[in-house]
Amino acid sequence: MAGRRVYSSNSSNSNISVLPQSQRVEPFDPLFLQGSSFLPPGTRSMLSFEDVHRAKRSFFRTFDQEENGDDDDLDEYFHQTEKKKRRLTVEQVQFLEKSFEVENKLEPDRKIQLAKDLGLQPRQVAIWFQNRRARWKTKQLEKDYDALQANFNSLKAEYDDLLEEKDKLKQEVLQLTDKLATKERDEPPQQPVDVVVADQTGPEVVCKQEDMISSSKSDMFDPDQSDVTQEEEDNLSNKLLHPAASYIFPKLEDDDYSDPPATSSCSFGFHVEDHAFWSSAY
DNA sequence: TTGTGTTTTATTGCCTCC
DNA sequence: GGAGGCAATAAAACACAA
Repeated sequence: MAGRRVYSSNSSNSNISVLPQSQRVEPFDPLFLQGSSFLPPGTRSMLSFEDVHRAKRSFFRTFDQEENGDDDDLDEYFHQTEKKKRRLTVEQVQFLEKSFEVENKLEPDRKIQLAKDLGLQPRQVAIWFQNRRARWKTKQLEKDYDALQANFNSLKAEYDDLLEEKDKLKQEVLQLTDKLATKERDEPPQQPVDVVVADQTGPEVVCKQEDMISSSKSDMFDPDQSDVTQEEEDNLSNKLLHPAASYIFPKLEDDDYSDPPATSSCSFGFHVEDHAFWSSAY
């Protein structure tokens, strides 16, 4: 991007305040009265029909109704004119900027007053405000975009942290499950032990371990009649002895989160709300 | 000096509102 | 139907590097 342009305060079209009213260039003078020559030296040698047409339309839109003069005079003007853009002076722009800060819309009275104060055509003032509003809108959009971007980045960071935490917890659960399984295998309980599961807010839930086992095992496990090997039996026992692990984290391995079995005879300390949370969270 | 990118001023066409 | 607003665009003015 090129550096920001600096207006020249002594530019040729500086016709406000700096000069007394009598010496100021009339708004249309630079446009239409460039000396007596038809086309000043160093300018375009030809004006297309479209140029004239456009300039004419512009001219009519420029003047307020009461400012419009004789059409023949206008034609004369336009046969002698050249379209030339005039930059506003620093003073004019500052004045307009201040006015814009006060109110970015332009009522007719204000437009006329500003035009008078600045030695511009009302139409020029209107155009300046229009363009200024467009610039303001663009800047505003950029600001909004930046704000949204920042918001997104923050949420993304938060999300990433949660993912990381989830992975850690997942690993922890797997380790604990493994440890428990090993322990159970090495030291099988002499007598059935009640497993007490409780959380901080709800009543404790007591599950007989035999219940936990029997519900899954009863219809398939008969030591006398079984033809499964010892190894298979151990694996089966490990799985069946700790249904909690697979219930609480149903399918963590494949990240396919589903509801825990609501109909289980043992809820493992989860309240109804917990189930609801579970369902909604995934 | 010239080519190029940016900014500003102005035009055009369409839309809305009164 | 005219005035005024806006989006898109043209074109002049300008800055700056090569």
